[in-house]
Amino acid sequence: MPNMGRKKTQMELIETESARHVTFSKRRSGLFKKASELCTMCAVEVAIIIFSIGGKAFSFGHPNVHSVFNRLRCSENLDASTSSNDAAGQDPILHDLNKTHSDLIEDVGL
Amino acid sequence: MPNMGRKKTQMELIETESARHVTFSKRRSGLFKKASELCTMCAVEVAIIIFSIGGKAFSFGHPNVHSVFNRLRCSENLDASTSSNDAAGQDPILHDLNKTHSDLIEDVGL
DNA sequence: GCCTATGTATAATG
DNA sequence: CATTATACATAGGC
Repeated sequence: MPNMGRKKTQMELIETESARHVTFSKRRSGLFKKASELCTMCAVEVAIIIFSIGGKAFSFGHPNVHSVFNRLRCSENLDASTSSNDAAGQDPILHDLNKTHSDLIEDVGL
Repeated sequence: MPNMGRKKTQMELIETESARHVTFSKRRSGLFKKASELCTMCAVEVAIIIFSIGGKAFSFGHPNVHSVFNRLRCSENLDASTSSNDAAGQDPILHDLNKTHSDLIEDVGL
């Protein structure tokens, strides 16, 4: 059928909650994949933490999140930063990190 | 003239140092861009830390790296409120989780 | 760094 | 969640 494929997406907040959640899931996987590729190709250490609107925490780390963040605290040599607004405050649960694994495992098909 | 464009890249460590550095720079920007798009479209908080081989730290954060990092530590403390005053780098669950995560990625060959 | 051909990520569908 | 068309990222070359 016609009208499939990707349309140009407006770079702004996705209002519809369901659509936003779908996009979040897809792009989060994509981001983690890109990060893992960067680790493999360039032998670097990477840590990514994402807090969703609902306050759930998703993480990616190579070799692991803590070692990278601890290393940052020691050197404290920040380079870039991007900011804007937003600052909701909910307390995420550690167990939600398991969801990150489940997603990865499913995507990978293991 | 001919032979331009992108060839399919093997997903492995780039041996040539100069080439690896170029790829690192390009992909790092791409990763940060993806992250900022994710923040804009889905209103989430993201923190990324990258340590290059040379030990230099690159970071991306929305609203900033430290707030996201602290939020993670806060959630960990809430989850493991047994004892200890320094949960960072000591939480067995998160550590094990990310170890598994890394192993999974390596097994897959990403 | 900029440019262009080509591979990849992904918005809409099914 | 699988597909597919298409926007986007990016390897190789200047």
